Amino acid sequence: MGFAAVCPRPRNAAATRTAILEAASKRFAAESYEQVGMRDIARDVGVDPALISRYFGSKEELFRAVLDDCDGQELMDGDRSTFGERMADDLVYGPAKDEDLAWLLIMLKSAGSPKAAEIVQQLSVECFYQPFTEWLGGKDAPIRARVLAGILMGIAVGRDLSGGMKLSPEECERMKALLAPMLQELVDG
Amino acid sequence: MGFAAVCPRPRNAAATRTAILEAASKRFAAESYEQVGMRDIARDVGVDPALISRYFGSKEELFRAVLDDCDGQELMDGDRSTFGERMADDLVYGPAKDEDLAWLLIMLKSAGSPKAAEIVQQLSVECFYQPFTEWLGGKDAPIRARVLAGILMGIAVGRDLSGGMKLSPEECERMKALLAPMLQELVDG
DNA sequence: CACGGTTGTCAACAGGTGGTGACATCGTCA
DNA sequence: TGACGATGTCACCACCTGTTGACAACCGTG
Repeated sequence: MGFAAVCPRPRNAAATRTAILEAASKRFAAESYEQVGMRDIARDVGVDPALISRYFGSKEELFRAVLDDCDGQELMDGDRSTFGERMADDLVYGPAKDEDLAWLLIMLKSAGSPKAAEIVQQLSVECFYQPFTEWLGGKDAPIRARVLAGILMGIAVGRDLSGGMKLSPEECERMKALLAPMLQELVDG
Repeated sequence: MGFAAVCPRPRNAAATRTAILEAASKRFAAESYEQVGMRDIARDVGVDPALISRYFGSKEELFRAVLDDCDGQELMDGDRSTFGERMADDLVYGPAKDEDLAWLLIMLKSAGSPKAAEIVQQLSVECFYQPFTEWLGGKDAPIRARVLAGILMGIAVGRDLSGGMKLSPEECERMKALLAPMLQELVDG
């Protein structure tokens, strides 16, 4: 981002590749698949759009690479018994803390794009749902995983959309208090 | 939808207008704002794309008109005490029953589109959240409304996306059994 | 019938998209 | 140094999008 203006980017293919992946990940987590343009990502990295096509072949393959790259591991890091608390905090006080939710946000924002949705369908199970389900364990784990993922996505999107209905700090705490036990109960089974 | 091939559509401005609104509503509920093209809607109605621009001025204004047209009333129809059951059923066995969720789905699918999101932010409060909050009533109604709307959206999008993880009929019932009391509890407060 | 307004169609445009091949520039190794 | 592969840039293409103005068909009214 303006980096290219300072110095012409060291000729390092691997670094550039991961920089592209990182920028793309952020973009795809914030906007829908079609909304994100190659030119946007290229500008973020400080590189020519053509380079992205060269490295990844096409926008679809770039998207696939992004999804391949980030598993949902962040969700499962940390203490199980505080999952509800942590996630409720992320959801209420995001989007500053949205790195944890990258996978979910990307899935979410790309729901309305046939191409992207198909790719997500292909990858989400083995890269996200399956590990998450195993991590959950216990009775009806697959169902609880789906419900949990759904709730996290839904509250996140609700936060984006209801900008006209800002919550006071006190209400934020109330919302956290409402969400945390709900999520925790789903983890505990 | 092939209708134009059969007969050249009666010259009735009002009917055509509402037909366009209806088709647009369905499209916007199924795909994201950018993904839906004027030409798609026009084809659905059996009309020339130019006519839509003529009637509504622009795609943005069409979107606004769609949102103006459909309030979230369907959610609030029916017995309060069976809300959880009803919605859980809609969510698990959709998208056949998604008419009830039109507002939510449109909000959801357009989350990744700056233009559409702005419009949603403008309209969602007075057209959706406010009436829904009043209908809910009780303690922390605004928060419960947001959480409820979020969950409904999230589970709906989860269903779209996890196509690779189909649930058995029995699992569907389990999911319903998991969701229904959760939603009902949020309604009851 | 002829006129005028309404309803709809057609062709076209400007802008933006992802993708491609030719070219420039750097680092490295003989 | 000179040459070669790797890395990145540029101009450009075909395609698609929303939108517009000129045109055609229809209907009710005089």
